[in-house]
Amino acid sequence: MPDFLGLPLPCWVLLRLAVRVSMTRILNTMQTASIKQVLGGEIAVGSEVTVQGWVRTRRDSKAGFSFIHLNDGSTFGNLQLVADKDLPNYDDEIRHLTSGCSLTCRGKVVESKGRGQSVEIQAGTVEVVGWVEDPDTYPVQPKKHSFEFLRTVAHLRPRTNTFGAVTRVRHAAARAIHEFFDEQGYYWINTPIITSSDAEGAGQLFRVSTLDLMNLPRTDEGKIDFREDFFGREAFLTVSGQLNVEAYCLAMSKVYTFGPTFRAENSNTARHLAEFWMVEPEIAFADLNDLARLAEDFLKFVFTRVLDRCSEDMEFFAERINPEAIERLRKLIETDFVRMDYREAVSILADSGENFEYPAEWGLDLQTEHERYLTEKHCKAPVVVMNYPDEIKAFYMRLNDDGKTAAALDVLAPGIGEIIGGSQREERLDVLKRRMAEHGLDAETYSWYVDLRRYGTVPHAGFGLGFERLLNYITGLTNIRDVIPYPRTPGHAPF
RNA sequence: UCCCCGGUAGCUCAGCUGGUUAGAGCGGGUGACUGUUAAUCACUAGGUCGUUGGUUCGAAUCCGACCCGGGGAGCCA
Repeated sequence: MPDFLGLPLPCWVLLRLAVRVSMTRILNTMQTASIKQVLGGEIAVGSEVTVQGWVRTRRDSKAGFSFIHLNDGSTFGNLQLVADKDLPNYDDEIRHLTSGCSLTCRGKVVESKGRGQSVEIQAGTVEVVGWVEDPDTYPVQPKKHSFEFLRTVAHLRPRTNTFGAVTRVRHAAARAIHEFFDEQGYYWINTPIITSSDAEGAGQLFRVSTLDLMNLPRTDEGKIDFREDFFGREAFLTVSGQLNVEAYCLAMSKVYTFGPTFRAENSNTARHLAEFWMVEPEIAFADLNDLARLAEDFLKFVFTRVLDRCSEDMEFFAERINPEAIERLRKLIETDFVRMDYREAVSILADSGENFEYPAEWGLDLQTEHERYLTEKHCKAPVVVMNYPDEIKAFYMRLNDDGKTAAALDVLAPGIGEIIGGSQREERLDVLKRRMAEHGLDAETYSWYVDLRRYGTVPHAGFGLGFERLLNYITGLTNIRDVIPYPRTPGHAPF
């Protein structure tokens, strides 16, 4: 028996237990279920449930009932509600439901008398939560829409089959990425969005400033005085978390970043966004071969999980978007990646007898047509091209002993080309300093980065993967603007 | 940024060698019919033909400029 004078704690425990029990009972009587649960057979036939969602289609039968297909985003399929004409709001409301209306339906789970679904809901009550103001102009109609049009209604496109599926696959892929790294002992490092350094020494940056553009403070020489700015210096949105994550790598050993990245490049293509998400793992005590293995394991893990958890969505992509969508992922999972040196790749291309538009020769980067030949014709497998000419690679990539190549790699996938780019990092203080000088980088800005080579440096390596490009590969959608909720491109940032 | 293509009903498009009142399918409304499944059938409403100048008796149609969108290239993730 609890002693209410001396020991109040057991009383609290009992009270909280009692509350929890009663809450559970309330929830059980309400039985609000997701459509995924109902269609997945989690709700027993014969039991009462409440479902909520948005109408996809309505069909009436003069025999005295209407069929309503409802979707709540929880799964690809729609749940069929059967609404009888005896319902009090049948004539006034139910027969006027159109695509996009939101509703709450309480009813009984029954085995379907029709074909096409195993279970359906015999509606007991149908409460219209939100009408569509003007059904005539509601943009998301039950018909085929162009992706181009749907981009203009980005706030409504998640109500379509395609974008619902993209949303679930995007989530599943993100989750798989975190799982992969977590299971292997990596730490997720939240590198800064605002930065004062340009990670590549190239690329256009978005400026971050609170200065009054109409009245800029000036130095004596007439230049803009950034000492007056919010951070007391110039600041930008990050173009990569790599440099920052390297520091954590040289303490935590295995780390990764996964977050938004910004590029102000004026490139308007199906593969570029001004704001996109990037995955960047970094491993210590590792070389380029370790990195190649990581990239291969990583891709195979993520694809396996997505196929496993989003089978219905993937079947939809295979049916409507790209017939190869599932098969090419399966094939990639089963196939060993081919590794070859850049030098070897160039000679294969030179001897191929193919009539390439651009030449393949030492010192030039591989073109899309070259990448496709290597993966689709020559190797018929994903290819990791390694050790590129030093001149075409960034300052932080490790100079190989030959003095001519950098320890960089690209993972090329059949059907899309480059999907991952990475390198072993230059860990030698003197070499790094020399290369920074050659690239004209400000030693002071990067002094902290150089410090990492001064204090307990180790060989380390990492790669970058554009998350949306990965999603394009998974879904078969060819435009990067269709795999991110609100795409930002030059001249375009609505919503 | 460069090259190519496009902008006609809420959406997808036809019409474009200039010539009465600009069409179809889907979607919306009304009705018929059916345990229906992107149902079917009938009727019906709905358009400043991207904007703007020009050529012409006459422009959705031809020409110029501009705006917007798409594809490709470069760059990259």
